[in-house]
Amino acid sequence: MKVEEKGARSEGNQLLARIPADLADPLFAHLEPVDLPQGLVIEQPGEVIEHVYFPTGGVISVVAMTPDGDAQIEAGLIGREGMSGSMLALGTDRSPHQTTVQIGGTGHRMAAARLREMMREEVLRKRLLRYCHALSVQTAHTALANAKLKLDARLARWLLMCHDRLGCDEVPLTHDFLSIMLGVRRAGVTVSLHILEGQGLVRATRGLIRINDRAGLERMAGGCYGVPEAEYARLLAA
Amino acid sequence: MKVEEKGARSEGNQLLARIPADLADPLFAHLEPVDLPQGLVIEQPGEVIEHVYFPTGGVISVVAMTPDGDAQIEAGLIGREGMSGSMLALGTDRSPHQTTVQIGGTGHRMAAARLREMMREEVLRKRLLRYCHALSVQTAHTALANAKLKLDARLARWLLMCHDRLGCDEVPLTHDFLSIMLGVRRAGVTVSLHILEGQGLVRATRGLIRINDRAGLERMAGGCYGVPEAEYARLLAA
DNA sequence: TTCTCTGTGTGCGAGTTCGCACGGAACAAT
DNA sequence: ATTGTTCCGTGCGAACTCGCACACAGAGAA
Repeated sequence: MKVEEKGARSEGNQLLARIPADLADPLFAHLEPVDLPQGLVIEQPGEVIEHVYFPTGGVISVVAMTPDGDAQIEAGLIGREGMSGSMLALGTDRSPHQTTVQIGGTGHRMAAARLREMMREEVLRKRLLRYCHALSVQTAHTALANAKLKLDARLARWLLMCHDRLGCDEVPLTHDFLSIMLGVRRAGVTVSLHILEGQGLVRATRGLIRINDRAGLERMAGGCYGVPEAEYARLLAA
Repeated sequence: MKVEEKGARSEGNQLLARIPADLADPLFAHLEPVDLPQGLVIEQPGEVIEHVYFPTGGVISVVAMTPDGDAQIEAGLIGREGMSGSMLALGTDRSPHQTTVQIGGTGHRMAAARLREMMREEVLRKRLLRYCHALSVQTAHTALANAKLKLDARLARWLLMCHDRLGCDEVPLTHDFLSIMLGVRRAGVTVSLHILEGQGLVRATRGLIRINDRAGLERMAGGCYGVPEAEYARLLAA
């Protein structure tokens, strides 16, 4: 795995990157660099959120589940462009979702209480709220994809979203992991990956998927990829 | 259709109902009572939002779609408990979704600019942000339902959500409309409704579905109903 | 009454995914 | 080198939904 160290600054994360200089210092003082090993559970359903995480590498995923936990699906994907625990900006200190590290990496974290203080700063607050909107558009399109796309296309979409967030052509995940995220059989993922491989879009080896042809994957995802991404670009550029 | 006129006050809507008295007067001055006929398009993807709507009866639905519009699915359901255009509270004046009146009713509306002014008031702002969170939890669980439930159960869930918002046992919708919301064939809805009828949960006649057994529908929805509803209760009671 | 929509009931073959189950292959540790 | 574990490939019948197509029924208009 090639995680590129961008000079150890807090700027590998795009939410933090464009903070105006006068705010950056007090904010960054509360940031604590952390390792994000695959499988780390960041938030549990219904439990108070202690820290928020700003990834600089790797991918975090938000999983919606039934109370008994026997049905679950990925509802949100978070990478360098965002943060975990964004619902703190919406005035709640917990959520019914589970949040875990999907692909190991690095990042920074901050105590929830600190974030709440920082949010009195309007610039920061606005940025986080716009991020919340983008995230919810992403979730809506996941609902769309889950309802209307077949497995190949959903897989293509997922790989694209992951690729965006990793900034690296190699996605280190097993079929088993993917099957949980997509809410399907492990064997189904194997077959669908073969279809993508058959068209030269990806190349899969044990525990690793290499993205070869983004444009092809986008074609495969049939219009269900792109709308949330445009929303991120529109709202977070400012 | 029995829409109960609760004394013509603005309080048929639960977001407006608990506004402290000192804020209520200036706020309500900007509210304009409106009729919400079925089929009315409230927001178009990418277009600036002119007004936000607070239903007091009927149901509004948020539809996520591909840019070409050939795949679409309901991503959010709004009734007396909420409002359309909540993304204004998140700092964007448009969204990539379409919003339409699903079941005709009544409500109040307010110019987007007025809402932005009102949001300087912290009490109101916090209330709206919490609502945004609840709505996004609802969307996440829609994604879950779309991925893991079969049609009968998704239909049961949808009817429950509708029933909550209507406060009335009669849902005036055709199979055709439902099929669009759920993203399935019209014939599939017919068959699934028969299954629900067979268990005595609902009674369907031409263009009208009567809810007979909520508990039974909840059982049918298998854990995918309830989590967002609990979140509404938790966050909006305060 | 008769016509004409819109809405509903039904049937059938095809495609997709499921659940289950087993064999083989890569990797790590001993 | 052997063992144990994780990961991947494959097969098969069952279940679900699709796409298409057609008949019938209720409601309003002529």
